[in-house]
Amino acid sequence: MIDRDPTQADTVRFAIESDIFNGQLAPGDALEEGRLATRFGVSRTPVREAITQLAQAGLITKRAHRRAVVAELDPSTLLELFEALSELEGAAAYLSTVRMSPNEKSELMSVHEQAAANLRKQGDPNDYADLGFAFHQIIVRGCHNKVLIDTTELLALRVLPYRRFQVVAPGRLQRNQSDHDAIISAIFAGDAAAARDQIQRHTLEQGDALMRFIALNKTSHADFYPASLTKEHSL
Amino acid sequence: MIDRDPTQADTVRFAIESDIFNGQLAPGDALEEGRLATRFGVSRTPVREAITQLAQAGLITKRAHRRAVVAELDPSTLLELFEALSELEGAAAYLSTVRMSPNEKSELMSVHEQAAANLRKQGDPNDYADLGFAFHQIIVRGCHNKVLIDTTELLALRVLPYRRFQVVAPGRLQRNQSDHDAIISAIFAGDAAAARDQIQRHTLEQGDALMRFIALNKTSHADFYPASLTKEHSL
DNA sequence: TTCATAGTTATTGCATACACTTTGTGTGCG
DNA sequence: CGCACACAAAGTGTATGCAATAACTATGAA
Repeated sequence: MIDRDPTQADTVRFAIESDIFNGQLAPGDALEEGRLATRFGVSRTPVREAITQLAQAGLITKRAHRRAVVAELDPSTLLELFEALSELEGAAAYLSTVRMSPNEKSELMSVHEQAAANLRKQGDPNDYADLGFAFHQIIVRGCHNKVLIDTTELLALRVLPYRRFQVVAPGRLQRNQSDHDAIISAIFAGDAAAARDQIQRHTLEQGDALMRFIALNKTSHADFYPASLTKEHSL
Repeated sequence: MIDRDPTQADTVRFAIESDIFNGQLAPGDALEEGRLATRFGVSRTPVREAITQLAQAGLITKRAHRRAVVAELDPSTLLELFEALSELEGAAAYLSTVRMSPNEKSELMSVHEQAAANLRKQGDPNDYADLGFAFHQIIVRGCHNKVLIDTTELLALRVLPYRRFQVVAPGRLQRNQSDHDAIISAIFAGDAAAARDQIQRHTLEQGDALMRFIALNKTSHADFYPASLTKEHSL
């Protein structure tokens, strides 16, 4: 679906995607075709196409004659998502251990060390989250299997609107970093099976932690997506 | 995307899907919106929507201003597809070994025995292929993780237009059946790790066999998709 | 008050129209 | 005879209009 001549539908789709990932559109928010059309200065047709694509990707929920809504993940679906994601990342890590180029490995190590430095200096947790995301991404892409990469990243995208909760959980960062330590050791030792097990367990625990956090703060996201962001900017 | 009130786009999408899986639309065939619209008695709008969805699912390739074509899988992509699929089916089998209900297990066994009977009696190979498909499907669905199931079945769907080649390969059926024997033994023994390894290796080999077969008969599918089917019925 | 309900408004699904891009064809030139 | 260019035909992307459906509002009953 990538093209050097992006159509208007593509433009709209990317814009909605970033809104979702930035949190300007929160899970449960309604996407109304007409308003989006006027907002982007196009007709409803390309907007509809963008929504159709996002719905197929699982980022948006859509039923006939009902307005489209940013996908809401109930706890059980979230659990399933992380379970599936852990298997996919595990498979990718297994393959990556063998297939990653020296450049990719050194880039992985670099990102990992940047994250360690951020942690030591008590840097911006958002930066640390970005580095963690990059860490996973490098491993996944290191498997050099486009189908597996795309499949994995699609699932990762679906939980992305919820991952913002993760950063603030206390003590998570150190735990995350030591998990990454174990993963990177396995990869550099060439122990593919260990790499698979480590990243799988790690991703499953990330999911668990996220779910616990959401369960504790089940105020329907209102605390994290203030009305000023969700309502005014969401059209 | 399932709905009790199917929209016209849904109807068209299902129709195109079956055409692809029946072989009436072969990989590489062009899908022209106008003709499809008149064929189904609707306007181009719902047809476009159906095509957009199928493109997002990977069954159709689409670039801006160029007509959509049924996805063609080059050998390397086919290999990647089977590699990813083998990991996903392996993960599902691992979970299914623990999670399948007694009913699901007995149904799995029933399908397996029907396949064995078909093989003994030299029954219709197409029936055998269907039973093999059901075998995999029962295992995948047995993991009770909707996300994982959907992800796995989507990849399985993408190779489906090519699986028809598989049946005719000589000696494949017996090999397939003994593979299934090993898989079902592991599942009934409760050995999840073995089930994962068995089905993963099995699926990888299926992919290899398919690729070898295609490589041997690389007459651009013409022998398998006669013009009478692809050209006349494809509009 | 809370809940249900009818009527109104708003929004979606689809059809149609049109501009722009691509594709197919033919004609002239080398 | 092959190739390039121009022209013609076809097809895609988008805008707009309309009917059908859902969402909203207000009104009345419990």
